[in-house]
Amino acid sequence: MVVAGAGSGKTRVLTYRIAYMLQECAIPPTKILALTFTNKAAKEMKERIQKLIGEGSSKLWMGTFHSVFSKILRIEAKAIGYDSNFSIYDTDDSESVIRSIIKEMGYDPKDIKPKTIRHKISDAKNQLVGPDAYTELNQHNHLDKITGKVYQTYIERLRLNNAMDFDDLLIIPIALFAKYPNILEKYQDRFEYILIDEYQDTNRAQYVVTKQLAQKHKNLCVVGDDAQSIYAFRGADISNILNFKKDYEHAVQIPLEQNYRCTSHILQCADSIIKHNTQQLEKTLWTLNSGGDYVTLLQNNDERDEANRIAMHIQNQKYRKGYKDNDFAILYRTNYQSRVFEDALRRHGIAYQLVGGISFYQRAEIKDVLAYLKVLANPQDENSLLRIINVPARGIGNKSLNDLTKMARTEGNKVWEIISTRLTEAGLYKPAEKHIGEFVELIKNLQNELINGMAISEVVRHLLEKTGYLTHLVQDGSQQSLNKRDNVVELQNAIAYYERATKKPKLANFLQEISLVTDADKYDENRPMVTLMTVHASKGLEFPCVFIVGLEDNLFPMGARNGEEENIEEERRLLYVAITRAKEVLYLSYAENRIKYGEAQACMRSRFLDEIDSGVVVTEAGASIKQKQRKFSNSSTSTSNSGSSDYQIDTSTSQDFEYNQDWKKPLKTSSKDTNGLKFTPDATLSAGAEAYIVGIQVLHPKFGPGKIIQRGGVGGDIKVTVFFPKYGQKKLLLKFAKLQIMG
DNA sequence: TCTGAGACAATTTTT
DNA sequence: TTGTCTCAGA
Repeated sequence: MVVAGAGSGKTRVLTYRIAYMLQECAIPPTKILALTFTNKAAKEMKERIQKLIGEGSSKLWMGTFHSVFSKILRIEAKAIGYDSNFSIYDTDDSESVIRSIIKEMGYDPKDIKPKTIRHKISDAKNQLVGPDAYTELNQHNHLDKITGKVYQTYIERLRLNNAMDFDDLLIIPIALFAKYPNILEKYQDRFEYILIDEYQDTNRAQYVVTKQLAQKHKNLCVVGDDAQSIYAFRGADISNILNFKKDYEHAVQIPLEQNYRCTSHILQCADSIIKHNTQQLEKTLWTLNSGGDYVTLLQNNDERDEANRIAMHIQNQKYRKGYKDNDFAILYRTNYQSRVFEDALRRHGIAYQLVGGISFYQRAEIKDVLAYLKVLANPQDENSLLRIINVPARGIGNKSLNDLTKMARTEGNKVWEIISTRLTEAGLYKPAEKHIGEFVELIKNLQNELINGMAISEVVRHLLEKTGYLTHLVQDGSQQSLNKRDNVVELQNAIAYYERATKKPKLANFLQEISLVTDADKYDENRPMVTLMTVHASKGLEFPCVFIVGLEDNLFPMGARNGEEENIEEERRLLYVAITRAKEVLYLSYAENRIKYGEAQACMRSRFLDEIDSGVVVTEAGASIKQKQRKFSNSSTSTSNSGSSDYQIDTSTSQDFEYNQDWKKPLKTSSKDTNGLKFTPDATLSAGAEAYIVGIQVLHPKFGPGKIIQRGGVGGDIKVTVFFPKYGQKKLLLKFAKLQIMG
């Protein structure tokens, strides 16, 4: 077990170990299995190994847990009563199956929320708790009792549909291996050497399946960092890494504690936060990198202010340090925060790439086409069948479909079996029956084309033509519908690409591949663009300059109000991950107001900010947060604090003044912009309101001399934030404050 | 079967 | 504020 701190070269350890095994130990590549959590990580590792040893690496089994085990499951499908064409259901698919089960059981999905039930079932699966055990364990709670029943039916239904959900891809192999020792042994011998990346993120199921495979040859190498465990919400069990030495008594533990990535200030900032966690392996990260810039804390009025200010800091850093756009990342806790940043960056003319959010493959139009394809590959897939049987509308209504599913349920049969072999027995409304007949014909024809070896892309073209799906999409002529059409074309491109890149293209394999990718895999570090992504998506990446935004209680940490310490610890690790993405420059930012659910809400700054070693953080005005009350000295204007490891810093640094100079320039922002960085002459004020600009020295009747460090609001509501050496930072309304300009 | 109006969540994080 | 779902009426 390699316990590798952030930035200590974790991936490098794995890749070099594999290269060493292949080249120095002459271990055949087919004997090695390397497991990661994301496709991104797998891809990166593959590329790195290829660089080290060339083509010999192509026979390695390397991929995510989910993709590797779904490959095994396709090979061994027969043994567990599945067809090798099984469908993979994503969370939406699972939820819709669960919804229909809830309805069938006579409950209202408004009371019994499919989402909640899905969560509970998924948790249970990841803990390897089956429906019987679940029911036994949860006798008392009404909702849990229902969950137990739904759980049972859900499993049966998926099996009937010849489908697996994400969790099944991990737990069905466990059952398979337990039931068939010969199959287990085959894979134990095949994968004599197992390596696992990000071991701290394994859940119970992954832990067990690893143990099964490693049991015989006992050659297992895991790499992880307990401080970076951020997937507990998905069942990741941090004790897997904490207890590794107990589980594998001969294991050697190797700590990697030197960080090669971050400056010491950034590392110190990260360390001062993670220190507050109680559950962790003892280790101290250190670095030879010198102090570097101080971490800057940005305080903002609201989220628009935050976005604008960060856009300006990006431009400023580009100017000062010669950074390029792809040297920056803006990291946030939730995807919905991306929107304001997109707006701001666009207005400032900064190119950006958005990673994550609603995945391409989750869009309704894509899921429709994919549902058609799933039905072609696996007509038993009832969820997909019902999704598209009347899309575009072809005169098959709910009544007919309800009758059909009811009939299928009572017979324990499949809808497809009924409509494809003995449709008339259902006794449906005649026009509907006719339309269903035509639909079955359509599907069968397309299936035949596939069987006869027609290219998938060609079949898809026929499918779209014959169903008229594209014309149906663009019917209303709106921009949205045109986008949708483009998305479908994009999907066709993806299929064509798959066909070109694969020796023996197979529809089921294509479907598997895409159901296990996410948009996060699309991130390209070489595109000259600022990166916008969630903190989760940023794991494993690094950027010279990082902005961590929305550091407010109830946002980051999220769920702070419950005060559940365990959750808070995970949030803290999450922030730790975010901070350690930064190589040279780090900004932490929060807003005092934020629009949530379309309503402005006052926010408290994140409790984590108070945990940071105040010696490494400065406010935007350049003041150490430790010395807010300290005497404000504006005499020093020359030195930069780069390279200094001294905590006692000048309160007015060149860093700060340069920003402010920048702000004096009028901005090319839209008139909707109310953050006040644009100067509006105002009649109700004494002449010269526009003279009160950021960076200027002023005199207040009570607080004495100070410096304007921020300006906001318009018209009669112009507010300025002034830093007074004796009283600290004050927010003042310009029209009341009686500020005199000094000098 | 289709449409539009109104109701009503939703914002964690991902394979 | 946004998107999704449901229901009534055409």
